[in-house]
Amino acid sequence: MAPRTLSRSGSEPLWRQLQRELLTRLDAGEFTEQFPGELTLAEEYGVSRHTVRQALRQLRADGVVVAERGRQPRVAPPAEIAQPLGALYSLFTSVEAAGLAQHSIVRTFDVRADALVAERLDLEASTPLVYLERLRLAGDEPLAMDRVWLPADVAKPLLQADFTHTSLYGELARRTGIRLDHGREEVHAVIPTAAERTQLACAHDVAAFAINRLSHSQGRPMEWRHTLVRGDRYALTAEFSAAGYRLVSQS
Amino acid sequence: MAPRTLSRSGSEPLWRQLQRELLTRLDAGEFTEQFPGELTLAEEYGVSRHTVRQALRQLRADGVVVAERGRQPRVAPPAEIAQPLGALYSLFTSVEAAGLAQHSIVRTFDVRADALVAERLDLEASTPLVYLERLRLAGDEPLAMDRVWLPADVAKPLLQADFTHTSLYGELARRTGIRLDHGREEVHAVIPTAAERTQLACAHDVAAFAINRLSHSQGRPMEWRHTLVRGDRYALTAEFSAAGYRLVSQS
DNA sequence: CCCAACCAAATGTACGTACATTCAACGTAG
DNA sequence: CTACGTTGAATGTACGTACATTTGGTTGGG
Repeated sequence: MAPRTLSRSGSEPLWRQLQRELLTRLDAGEFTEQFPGELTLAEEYGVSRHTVRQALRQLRADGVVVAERGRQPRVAPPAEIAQPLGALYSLFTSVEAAGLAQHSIVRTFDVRADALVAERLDLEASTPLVYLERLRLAGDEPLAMDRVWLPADVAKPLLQADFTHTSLYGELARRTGIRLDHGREEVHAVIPTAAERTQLACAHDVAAFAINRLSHSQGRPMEWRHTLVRGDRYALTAEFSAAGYRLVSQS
Repeated sequence: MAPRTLSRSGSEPLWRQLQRELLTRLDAGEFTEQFPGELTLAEEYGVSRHTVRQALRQLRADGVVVAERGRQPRVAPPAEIAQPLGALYSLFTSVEAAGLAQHSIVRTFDVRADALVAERLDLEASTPLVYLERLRLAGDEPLAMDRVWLPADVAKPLLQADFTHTSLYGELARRTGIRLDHGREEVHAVIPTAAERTQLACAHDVAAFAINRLSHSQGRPMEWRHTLVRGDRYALTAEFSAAGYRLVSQS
């Protein structure tokens, strides 16, 4: 193991230099499978274990690396199954929390081009897109109409899947390895059109949430989603404190 | 300074015991004005400075206490002007970001009792409540109808304030010292009633957000709020990533 | 062949020391 | 009375040591 050097004369603390070093090497994919232990790092960089621990402290707190007594330290596991965050996730988990079974009716599932959506995904207008339109049911009652577009070049393996019961993000991760890691969504309050009311089987005096979501995977726009959720029995619930704002699944 | 003792035989680490101790004493309001230094604490509890630093690490990261080189350590300053988090805050800041001036028309401002609200605030049904009803304008156009109830015993000083231009949370902090530190809100999509449409001066085909919020101050329910926001031009916007979910103010 | 005991490895806890760095307050010189 | 330098206090950085605790593999006995 070639000893590596840190600048001892500079003003930057040793532990911070080491922290940057480790993050750089992590980004380079250097520690797959196994992450070196504290003593190993201390020897490799010629610093004390105390300094190594200081450098690792934040990485461990952030979950970048995992360390436990007696265990081989590892770099953060496959980084959770791309836990879908956001209003949609909150809504659907709240339905599950209420004890209602969920399933979907796949109304359309094909490859097509859509100039408007392509633009939002930062693609050429004629780029083929996998398009999935589902009516989502909670219990036996329609809950939402969900439309998703993904670039066909990477999402084509999805066409084999049956989305009656499985989740899009789960299949996406399993069949293509893609995990959506960042996104932005807008939540609007709207009055459904007559056609939408029919699809959702709701009364004429019911409003709805219209949610637009653009998700990225490693910087590339990967999913455009439009969801219309019945507003009569489902609400967004959130808790906030000094620690921040968090959507919660209510019962 | 009477030396205090920590259990050295128990399984709980010393630094964690010390951390709990300090939090307890903080809650008891013991360290207003000045927080003891690391060496002081080390001597007082008979532990090493290293252990004290470990105990203080999280408190400092959380901003509970502030420490800087050379400075007298202090307990967290007045803790920002109770930054109002949540959907409402997001909506109103997005309006400001759009360059529109905001002001309110105070429609009702008195002390009254309300059994339903009192129950939500965990009070007796006949408890007097300060009630403030405002029509909030962005530019010169109605944006939202805002109703707030607070326990009169603590909120009475608010009655002197003019809420045409000032914010409730700012006045609450200034006049009573109360800062709302925790809360929960529900966001519903609804169709406004005819009366509400008139108040908000919006068309008949416009939906709205109905937001209920219950806020606490130091564990005590302190504010019940009901806000109806026009849904035709205002939306919730959020970003999400591995780091979490955050409402943003769009332009 | 299986299971238990042991051992090596790794992190967690806790002590000690030394020096650097920063800030505020005090005192002195001008 | 002001400006500057000194000094004390506090945290930051970095080193060292020792032992406890947990885990997983290895080894040896039944």
